[in-house]
Amino acid sequence: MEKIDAVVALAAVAQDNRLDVYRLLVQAGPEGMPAGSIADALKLAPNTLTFHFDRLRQAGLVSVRREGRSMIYAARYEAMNGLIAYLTENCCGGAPEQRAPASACKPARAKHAKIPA
Amino acid sequence: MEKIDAVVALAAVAQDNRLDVYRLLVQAGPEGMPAGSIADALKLAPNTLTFHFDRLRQAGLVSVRREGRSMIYAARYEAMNGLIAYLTENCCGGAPEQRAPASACKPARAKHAKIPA
DNA sequence: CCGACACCTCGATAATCCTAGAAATAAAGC
DNA sequence: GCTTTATTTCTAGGATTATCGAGGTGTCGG
Repeated sequence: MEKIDAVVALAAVAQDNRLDVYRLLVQAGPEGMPAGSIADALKLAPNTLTFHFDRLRQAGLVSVRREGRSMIYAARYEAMNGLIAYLTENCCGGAPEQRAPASACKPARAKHAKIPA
Repeated sequence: MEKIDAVVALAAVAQDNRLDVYRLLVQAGPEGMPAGSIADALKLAPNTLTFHFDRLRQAGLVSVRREGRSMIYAARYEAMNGLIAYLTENCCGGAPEQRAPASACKPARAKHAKIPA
């Protein structure tokens, strides 16, 4: 990962509402969540939410797909893994054998997942 | 770690110059580095650097001590560990057994000393 | 086709951020 | 005490950011 990518990704989650959005998406699992439900859950105006989605998407942290009238946003777990790998890599400097395992983040409750609505 | 602390820490490293400063300090080891050397290495004006130091310090990512005329800044490794723990904790949602080990970051090459095994 | 729904785009605004110049503070040496 | 060195504080500027209101695009059900 390039430094600029790391800065963009860090900036993307370095904001109250976006961190909330991202955490919600992570907990929602790989199938994602429609924009409306997120707006509802976090009490954010749809246009404001769009602004934040764009940032998260530009940082590669989330993906979007259309499903009927809804836009479904989902967390891209590998992006956060990459970011953490970058941080620990630089953090540990010259001691590569002490690096954290590269994939610390995996989709939670993937299969029969049912988050209590 | 509280959400607000995570946001502040993320915002602190989500900026080109500050990420450079932080990485330099991490590689400098626990003994830190005088502000002047950092300004020299990164070609930043001293007052600009002070601005960024304040941000990093406010986020708890670096510490500072006076040594003669110099101010020595040093990375606080446990802060980054805490941040990464927070991110992976939320990242892994309801699967705590999948979390990364809490201490991925340790001081690298402390002078000629060995990393405590 | 038409209205309802879900979401996005545009334009504007207040707040915050980064940088830089000038002056001030703190320590060391003569 | 005065000068030099190292860093901070003050002040101000332009750039970026987050939010909001108004209007637009795409989709579904009839």
